This record gives sequence, structure tokens and C-alpha cells, in this order.
Amino acid sequence: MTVKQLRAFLAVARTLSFTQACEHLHLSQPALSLAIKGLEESLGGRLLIRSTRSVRLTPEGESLVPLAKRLIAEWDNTEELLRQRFTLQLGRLAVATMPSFASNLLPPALRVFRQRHPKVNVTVHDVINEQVIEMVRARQVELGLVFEPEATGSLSFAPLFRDRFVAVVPAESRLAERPSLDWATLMTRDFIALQRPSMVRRLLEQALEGRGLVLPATFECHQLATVGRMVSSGLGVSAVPSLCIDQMQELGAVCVPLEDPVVERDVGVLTWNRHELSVAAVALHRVLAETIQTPGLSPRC
Amino acid sequence: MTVKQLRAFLAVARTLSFTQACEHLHLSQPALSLAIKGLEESLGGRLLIRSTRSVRLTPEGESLVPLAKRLIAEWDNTEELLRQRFTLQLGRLAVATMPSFASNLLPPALRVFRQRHPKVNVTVHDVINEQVIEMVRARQVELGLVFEPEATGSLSFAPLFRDRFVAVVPAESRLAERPSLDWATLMTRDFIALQRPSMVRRLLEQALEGRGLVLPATFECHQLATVGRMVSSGLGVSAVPSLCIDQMQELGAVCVPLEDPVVERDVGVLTWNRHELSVAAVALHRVLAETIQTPGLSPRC
DNA sequence: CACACTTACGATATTCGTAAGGATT
DNA sequence: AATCCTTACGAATATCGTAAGTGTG
Repeated sequence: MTVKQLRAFLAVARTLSFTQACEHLHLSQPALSLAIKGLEESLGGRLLIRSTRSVRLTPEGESLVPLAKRLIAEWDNTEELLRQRFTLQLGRLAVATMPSFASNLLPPALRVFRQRHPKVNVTVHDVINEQVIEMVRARQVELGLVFEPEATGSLSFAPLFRDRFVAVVPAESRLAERPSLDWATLMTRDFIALQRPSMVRRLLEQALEGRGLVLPATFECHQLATVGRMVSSGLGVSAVPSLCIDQMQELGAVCVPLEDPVVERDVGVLTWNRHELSVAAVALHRVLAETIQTPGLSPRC
Repeated sequence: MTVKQLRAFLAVARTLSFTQACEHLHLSQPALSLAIKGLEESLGGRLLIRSTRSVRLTPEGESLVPLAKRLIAEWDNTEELLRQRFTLQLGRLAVATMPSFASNLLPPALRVFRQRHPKVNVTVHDVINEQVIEMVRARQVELGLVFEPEATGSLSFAPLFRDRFVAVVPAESRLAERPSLDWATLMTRDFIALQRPSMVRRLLEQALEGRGLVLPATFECHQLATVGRMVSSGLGVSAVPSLCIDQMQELGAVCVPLEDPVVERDVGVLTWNRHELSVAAVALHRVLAETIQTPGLSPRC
């Protein structure tokens, strides 16, 4: 029994005429005859009574009609679903992202993606960096947006841009006018740090440790937005990845290049394996690579 | 997309190996490769990641697995169902029969049928002769067991045997010793008739009308079993189709050939159209033709 | 006799298996 | 080097369409 045969049978059952069914099927009468004959032989009995002048269904044929209808309908649905999924006319995609990326670079990228593929559903998990890695590893998401991990293991990391930490100071501070700052200078002020566990916090600690410096966390909080507000309120200074520059400036803080040491790290896309991504995931990855450019310092007002 | 391709895909998805899948499918590796390739092309994307050393599913492939499983399972079920129906390993059959046939000739025929085709479900509607014809015409049943109707219309009637009415008299009656009876003699006694509407009653009335005789219904009842009991109790005499002989004798009445006029009529199978019967219906028709012989008078004890 | 399905047959397409090729462990 | 999938190619099979055949209304 083949799909073609079932379709042929249904067409004949509907029209009760081989000739008419032929047109629907784009097939010649003899070919249709053979198809029906083949179906009947494969099932072991007659489905249609063909007296040269009329076509009718046998009871067995009659019982096959609803079954065949169902079968063909589900067949077509499945075929169409997969086809849509491949052409991104339909689909679901789950990504995980660290908070700093989620609130800065991701939204515009998603906007572009949405414009290109309006039917694809996207779920964004904004969790801390380590959890992103876990979610990719557990295959809960196809893509993860993270700082490059130390050990990728079975995962693969594709960098999007190199992120460099910048100082965040109150607009009223004298530091805000400097063209650049070094860590020693920055740390003469009260420092507002993210609480552990946080990748940003860890990157800072690791970088300073190499230079014999200690992070003096006068204030600690969870959210970058809070850091920005605290700085702009004059409570102290901080240092954040450059991908947060826009957010910090919107919150009223000023970002200044930070050196000695320069703390930098790749930000990119983490996947289980690049080769077995869904079409939707590949498309989003492409959009990310296209839309994201290294965040830099815009001229201060 | 074809059934073969889906089966091939499922086999590879299960084993995650083309080589192993080949054995299950009885196919060579290259043929399998081409089948998968064809499926992927027809759907417009890759379902499997083949690195020379390992085979894995793409997310789209993964999403296809449960759909394909369902599809193939239903496909096989449908195919098997029809095949069983054709080989009478399964099936349903509805027949209608007039009461006299139901309680006399049908049971042994059904026994044989059941023995040959134990999996076929048979529904027997035992209703009056006219209703049998209606049920066949309405296609509620495939076969009807009736006296030959006056007008078959679009139905076709195939006779099984020619039935001749016999007299039914009490065992103690002097009439019981006669080798045969005529109607005039029989009607000197009280007559026990079936109530209208009844084919048996109608046949009698029609036959006697032609001879200027009138049916003197002293007693009337619905069931043939009651007629038998009433006769054997000495309440009177009756006349029944020969297919009821055994039943009457079991009830203690005596059957005697009846003449002048001889009332006879074909009993047979009524169908909508012989050519579009189910395999099961044809089989039962065949069993009926084989097992049923014209009921006659066995030697009295 | 005209219409509708079936059979016959040659052409085309598809599918299959064998053999060679390529890549990874 | 061994294993596993892919590509190449010739052969077998299946399917299709044209043309002739057959039976019914």
C-alpha cells in the first residue's frame, strides 16, 4: 500500500468515476486503474465494484474511506509541518542569555529576527551566566549567550565580539571627565559590585587578582540596573562589561575606558553542537552575528 | 515523502546507524542513504547529521520521530485491518431474518459459519418478513432471509429452497394418522392462525382466496412456538411452512403433508446487490446455500 | 454506438545493489 | 587500518501514457 494508491482510491471514492478522478490526480485512466488494482491486490480484496457503466464501493471499500481520509490528512499535515519548520514559516526556539546581554544587545537582534521570521516562537531564558551554560548542556535551549567559558567541554562557543570592561562613574564626579581611568584610581572611590554568583563579578576578581588588587565591595547588589542607579546617585563607582554601556548611560551614569589592567573577554553564542542546530537556531545565530557590533563609548554629552 | 522513506528514517532514528538500520529494512546501505536523502529533499531540510563516525538527529528530525511513529503505526493498523477483513480474520456482518427462519434453519448455518470464521461478528435481526425487506433496502443489513417477495425492485433474491406448507395437528387427532390432508378437511377443525401482519398468514390467505376458501381464525397469536404449543395441547390445527416442521414436532405437534391447494413459496437470501457484498456476507451466503436443504417430513414416531 | 473501464505495450523514471571513494577514530 | 556513510553506475523494477479491447446502457 502506498500513499499514491490511497490518494487514488479516495479520489475515485469521492467522484465514483475513474475518469473524473484522473483529472484531480493528474493521471491517465489506465494508470489510475493500475493503482487501484495494485491497492486491492496489496490488501487482498476488492474495494470498488466496476461495472463498465458505474463505479461503487464494496463494504470493505466503504470502511476504508474514513480510515484513508484520516491517514492522508495526517500525512499531509505532518509533511506540511516539517516543511514549514524548515522554511521558518513555523517553529519554536529556546535561547538562554546572561542578564547583561538580555537587557542590552538581545532585544534589537530579536527585533530583526522577528521581522524576518514572524511565525517563529522564541523563548528567552534570562539567567546567570553559569545557568546559561547548564541549559545549553542539558539541551533545554539551543543557543546560549555568554562570556566565553573556561572549558567548553562538549559545547562549542562562537564569539560575537570582544567585550572590554569600562568604569562607571557618577556624572558629577571628576573622574567622569577623564579620557580614561586605571583601576588604582577607580578604587580610591567606594565600589559598587554585583553579588556572587555573577560572571561579571568573577571576571573582575580574576583580573584584579593577577595584579595583586582586591575588589573592595562597599556595596553589593544583584542587578546591573541597580548598579547603574547607585552610581548615578553618587553612591560610588563600578566597572561593567562594555555591552552594558548604553544601559548605564541611560541610567544617568558615565562610562569611561578602563585600563591597567584591561579586562576583556569574548562574548558569544554557546551551542551543544553547531551542526545539529534547528534551522530557526541557525537563523537567530546569523542575525546575532549580523546585528551585533562591539559596543563602544559614544561621545559623552 | 513516501512510506518507505518514513520507515527508513525511523529505523535510522532508532538505531542511530545506517548499517544497522539496513538489516531491519532489508536494504543496502546506499539505497538507505538515498532514501533518507530523498526524504530530506522532499521536506526541504536535514533530518540527520551524518559525520562519518556517528549519526544524530537534528532538532527537526527529533520532532519528526514521534509524528512518523504515529503515522506509520496508523498506516500499518489500517492496512492490517483491511487485510483481516478480507480474509475474514475480522469483520462484522448484519443479517435480518424472518422469525421462522431464525428459529429453525439459521442456527445450524451460523454454527458452521462461526466454525469457519470465528472472528467475524454476526448481528441477527429477527423481525417480520416485511421488515427484513425494509432493512435490506435501507442497507441496515447486507443479507435478508425471507420468502420471495412479490416485487424485488432494486433488490435481488437468491432462492435457497422451495418451501411447502404442511398441516399441523395434535398427536391424538385422527388427522395425525393420515398420509396427507387437504385444506377442506383441515378446516373442519378449529384453526390457529398467526396474527397479521405476518407473511405466513398472508401466504395462507392469498392461497385460499384463490380457491374461494376463507381462513377461519378461531385462535390467533404472534409466535410460531405458541401455535405449536396450542396445537399440541389439542386446541386446534394449523398450517405452517415446512421450514417449521422440526420446531412443531419438538413442541409435540404432528405435521402432515397438505394439498388442495398446495401452498408453496421460495425461501432465500435477499440482498441489495449481489456484487457489492462484503466478503463476510458472501461467505455466509455460501454457508447457507451449502448447509440448507429443503426441510421435509421425517417419519413419525 | 458511445462511453467508461481494462488490457497491452513501449518509453520513461525510479529504485536497487555492487563497486569505488572519502572521512573519522 | 578499520569502519561507516556517500557517490557512481549499470541493472532490475515500477510506473506512466498511448493505443487497442471489452462490456454495458
